[in-house]
Amino acid sequence: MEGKSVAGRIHDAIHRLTSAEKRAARGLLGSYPTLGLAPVAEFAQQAGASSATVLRFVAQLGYKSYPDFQRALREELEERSKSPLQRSQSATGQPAGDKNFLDRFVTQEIENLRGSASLIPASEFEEVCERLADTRGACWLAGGRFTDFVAGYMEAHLRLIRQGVRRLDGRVATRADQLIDVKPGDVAIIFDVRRYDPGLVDVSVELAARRAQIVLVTDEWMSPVSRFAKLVLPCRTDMGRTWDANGALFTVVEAVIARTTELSWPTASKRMGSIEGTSS
Amino acid sequence: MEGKSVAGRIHDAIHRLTSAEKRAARGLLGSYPTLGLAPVAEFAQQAGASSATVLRFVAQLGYKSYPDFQRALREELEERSKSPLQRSQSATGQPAGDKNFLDRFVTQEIENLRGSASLIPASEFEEVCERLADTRGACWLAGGRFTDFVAGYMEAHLRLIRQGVRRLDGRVATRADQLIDVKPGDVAIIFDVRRYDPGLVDVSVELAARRAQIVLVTDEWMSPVSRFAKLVLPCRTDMGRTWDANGALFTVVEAVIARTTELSWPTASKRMGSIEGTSS
DNA sequence: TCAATGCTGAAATCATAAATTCAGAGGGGC
DNA sequence: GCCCCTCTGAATTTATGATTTCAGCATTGA
Repeated sequence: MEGKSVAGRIHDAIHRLTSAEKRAARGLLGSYPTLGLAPVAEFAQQAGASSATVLRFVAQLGYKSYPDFQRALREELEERSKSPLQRSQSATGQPAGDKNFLDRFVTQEIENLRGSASLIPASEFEEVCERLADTRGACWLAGGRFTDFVAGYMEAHLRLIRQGVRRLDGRVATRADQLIDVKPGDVAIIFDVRRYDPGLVDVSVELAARRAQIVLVTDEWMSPVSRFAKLVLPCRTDMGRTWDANGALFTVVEAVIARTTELSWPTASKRMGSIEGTSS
Repeated sequence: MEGKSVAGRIHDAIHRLTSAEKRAARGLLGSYPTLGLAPVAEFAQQAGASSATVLRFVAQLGYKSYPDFQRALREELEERSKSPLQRSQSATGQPAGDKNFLDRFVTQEIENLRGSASLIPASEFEEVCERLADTRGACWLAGGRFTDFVAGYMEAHLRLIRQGVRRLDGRVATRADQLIDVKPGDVAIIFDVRRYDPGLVDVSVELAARRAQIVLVTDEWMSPVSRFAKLVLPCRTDMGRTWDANGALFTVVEAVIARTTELSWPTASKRMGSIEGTSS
């Protein structure tokens, strides 16, 4: 009873409802779930009933109050907009043991990429790249347990196109030493996805104290580091129940690298020329 | 101005928002449109800002009041569910006319992902995962200049689900020492994209001599390592003239990790439990 | 037709959410 | 490094929306 969808509850309860209450039910089903998100008065008017009736209707469905009912609708809506992979898996009941695994994974990842692109405002993306192409300050990178490799990948590329790139390694002990060199106006790129690394918050506090500008690359649930960040690039990582995937982070990083290279081509091309032929 | 979608207005306005207002904007984009349908206080809390800031943010978007803003969201939602073309997120927001850099990049990357999925036979993918789920032999990883970070990312995940994972670091000097431990039946995952790393061919020769089974992750032009490989996962990396992108490699690696984890769940879950701390 | 029952909505009340204010913090410029 | 100006969120006020009440109306059964 508790965990049922609102529409489900309506169907269960509809015979118990009085005729005016049924009007409310029909109204809601007719433009579901929007009408339920409106104020009671509007719901009532649209459904052709009084506010009091709508309230009684909502009570019949088992909700403690109208706001409580609205919360249920919102949660449902939120749930619905989540990953198709999750739903298809649980819907078919397949333990996903078949040969389509890669296809399904890739399909979901494509959704995440699209989602990320629309989550990131163009101006934000551009600002990040411009900031990176400006080589007056140094550029620091740090990541969490897994994202540290993405940070490393970015570092390796950034080193080709600009000077002053340094990575903060994961060992807490040495971080203090490294942070000593941070100057106001430096830029710091932090990678943090859930479960968020508390150490990165500490680092960010310190970076903020030293007036570095923090660029945060994170997931849709937003690392707490965002409080300190000047710029944020949120990426979709949700892959359904079990997994999060960082593919979108990686691609956004590649896009930043590509764009930054474009922006700093005069400088970068010389640099790359001189590094060329040097082995790693 | 009047008839614009809320998401569109956010993108238009984001550059003139103050930083706390941006947090509100990001919060809303992150769970769109649900968060905006919640009361101000909840919106504020979820987005990590104060109610006052959320109200100012809404005013910046050009709405007369918070209820006015919510009405707009509801109408949008209603509109979307009525329209026969159910097209998802990409429909929200921009007129899709002139595409910005990130959009173009992501679009291209999506092509690469699709291409990779069709380039890799399902049976090949499945065999790789089964081979990795079989923990009788050790598992070695090595990558090139940039792909080494992808190897590192994979190593970090594989360590969670199985024993005997080791990475060959890039220094030629120490490689011989590390390779001494390779036993027949071990599996080695090599990452190599163009410009191919000659060192990796050397490593592969040695690995082959020691009867290790080589899994090669490469690009569509095929690393020379493929001569020694038992299994190959080719990925599309082409981004047009200047760039290659390794996003597809990364995603294929994540798919392999996910599938391998599924296959070895009985073992892996215990391991992950004892290591504590699982997500990316 | 006349009770009896209980449904309904207008109006009154109450609660909660929105809007405003303002003191203090933080950031940017000189 | 200091000052000024803008931004921020806690506290307060205002407004709006949720809830309750109750008189009247409809329906049902005798």
